[in-house]
Amino acid sequence: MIEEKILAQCCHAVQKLYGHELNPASVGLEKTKKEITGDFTVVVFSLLKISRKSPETTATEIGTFLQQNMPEIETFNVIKGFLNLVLSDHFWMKFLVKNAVLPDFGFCKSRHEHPVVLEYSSPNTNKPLHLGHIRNNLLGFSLAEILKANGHKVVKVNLVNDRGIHICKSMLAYMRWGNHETPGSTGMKGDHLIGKYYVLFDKEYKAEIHDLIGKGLTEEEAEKQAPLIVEAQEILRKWEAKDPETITLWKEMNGWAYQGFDLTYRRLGVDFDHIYYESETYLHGKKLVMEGLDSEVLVQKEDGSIWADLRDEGLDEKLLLRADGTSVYMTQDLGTAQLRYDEYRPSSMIYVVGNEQNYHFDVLKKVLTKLGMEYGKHIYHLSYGMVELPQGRMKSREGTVVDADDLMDEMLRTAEETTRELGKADELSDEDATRLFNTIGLGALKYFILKVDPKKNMMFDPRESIDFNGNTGPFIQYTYARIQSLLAKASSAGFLWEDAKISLHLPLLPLEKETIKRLYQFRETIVQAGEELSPAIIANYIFDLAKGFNQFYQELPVLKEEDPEKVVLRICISKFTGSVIKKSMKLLGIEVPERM
RNA sequence: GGCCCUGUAGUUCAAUGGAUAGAACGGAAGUUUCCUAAACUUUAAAUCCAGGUUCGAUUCCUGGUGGGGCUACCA
Repeated sequence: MIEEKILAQCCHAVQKLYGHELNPASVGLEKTKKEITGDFTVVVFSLLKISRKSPETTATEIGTFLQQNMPEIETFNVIKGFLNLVLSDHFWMKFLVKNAVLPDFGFCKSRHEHPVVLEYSSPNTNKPLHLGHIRNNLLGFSLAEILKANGHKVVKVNLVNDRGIHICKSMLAYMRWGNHETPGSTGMKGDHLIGKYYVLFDKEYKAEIHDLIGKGLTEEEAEKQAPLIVEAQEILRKWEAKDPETITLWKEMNGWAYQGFDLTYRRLGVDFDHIYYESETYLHGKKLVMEGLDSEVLVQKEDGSIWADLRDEGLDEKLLLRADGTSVYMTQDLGTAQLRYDEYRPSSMIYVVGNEQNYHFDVLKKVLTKLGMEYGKHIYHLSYGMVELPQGRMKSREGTVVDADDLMDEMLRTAEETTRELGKADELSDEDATRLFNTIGLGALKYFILKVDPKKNMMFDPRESIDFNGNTGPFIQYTYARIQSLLAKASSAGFLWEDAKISLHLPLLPLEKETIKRLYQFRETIVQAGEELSPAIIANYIFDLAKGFNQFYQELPVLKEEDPEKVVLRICISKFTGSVIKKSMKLLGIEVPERM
């Protein structure tokens, strides 16, 4: 990379000019701002103590040295303490010609022995997926792609929360009021059917609480004593005791949920290498807890419940096993962490989980470490922000949840409407048209969600999300489709750029050079996105690339250019841009259409 | 109450401690005998407040203030 070379030469310059050994990391090197002439900028303020000269003189001296010692540097200019370096067109041409044809340009060869275990999605089986899960799934899938592009092996895992009190609530409501209906008998998607009973449980439970409070109980007492919740807890105990009837119903209802989830996952385009079921893993956690108790790392209270005391580490006491011996969330997360460690010996484990669980993961890491598990230190919680609606936070009980399936339907419908309005579907077969609507609708949704920094809460305004202009997925898809159309025309006009010889000494116009520079940045963008675990960095990059290309395309003729060498050059830039757009969109899990 | 996150144009988002704080949408005004106008061009518009560290702070630190989350024998 040229950046490293510049840094090294800067150190060299400082050594030669001022007799001081400099660490390359301490040199400020950045991309030159748009309005200023130059490709890279060295900020010399921090070197003034060493040079004991003015910023201008220091920058000029270093610039002169670099120009003399690096053939890639054509010229430079100095503004205050900013040394702006201009690389030669020859350098950019060499980059272009060498990399445009590399199929895996920007990607890193596999270079890590141990995989990264990446958990995402992790639904509960008591209700269908909603907008929050969509953010989770898109982030998880995209991160896996980004990590792979950085040379990691990735094991995508899903931990299905298929047991616990929440499932028992749906089961109880179904037993009471279900009349043996099934997805088949109602035509409802399985996960939605189960969700219906979860909502029903909550409604009836609320009513019971209300009654009890009317009879003089406090709210807290009422919440604990309401017959429905007591019965749901009884079902949980029966389940843990493997009561056959309970297990049968549980299996049936979970089966419905899985069928529903599979459809949603497939539509969303996400997948997993390994699915863990909490029902199969929670006992491992129990075992770990018992071992921790034996070694006196954990404590047992009089009622028999088992706790981790983390007060020395600034946290609280945390329950790990209830008095009745049943497991809690933390118990099973301890168990699955251990399972994953045993199975994959990962270099790290990443959990894509909402930021409301920050505390949970603090505790998880600390408890594992307390139990003597070194890998606890290599657990990384990718804590993403909430998705809010214009009306405020989504609340399942208040019916303000945006359902994942409904949302995708809506996006597809809008994609179809808009595409037909523009007359773009006229020449397509039904099959191609449907595929296109799907590509555009999902592209819009995915891009809208992934372009936001994962850590931040985001606002989801349905009206804005279905916009196809500006910084959107379809804008980028459109840019790609135009490039493909251009290339098709080029090849039918007989321009086979692969065979053509471009002179490496061709002078570049600003728009040509800017586009090549953006392509050059693809590699470092992937690295940065991998380090920060942020698909948003990729998204911002593609937008910048596409936007810049549209300008290039608007201002400069490609096929109609008179100079045949320039035609080949511009086709080459176009083809390269198309391939980088496609690859970056792939990193986000977004498809691009060949025409639209 | 305690702990954590957060506050940038009207709105949604950007900006490894660096130059005149960038985009998009929305607003205003333009560009089709020309490779796809789902495009392009021009234009108005913002760093919550007060201190501190620094040659330099949207960025780091402290206090205040607004918003969100966690603080369950739910997950």
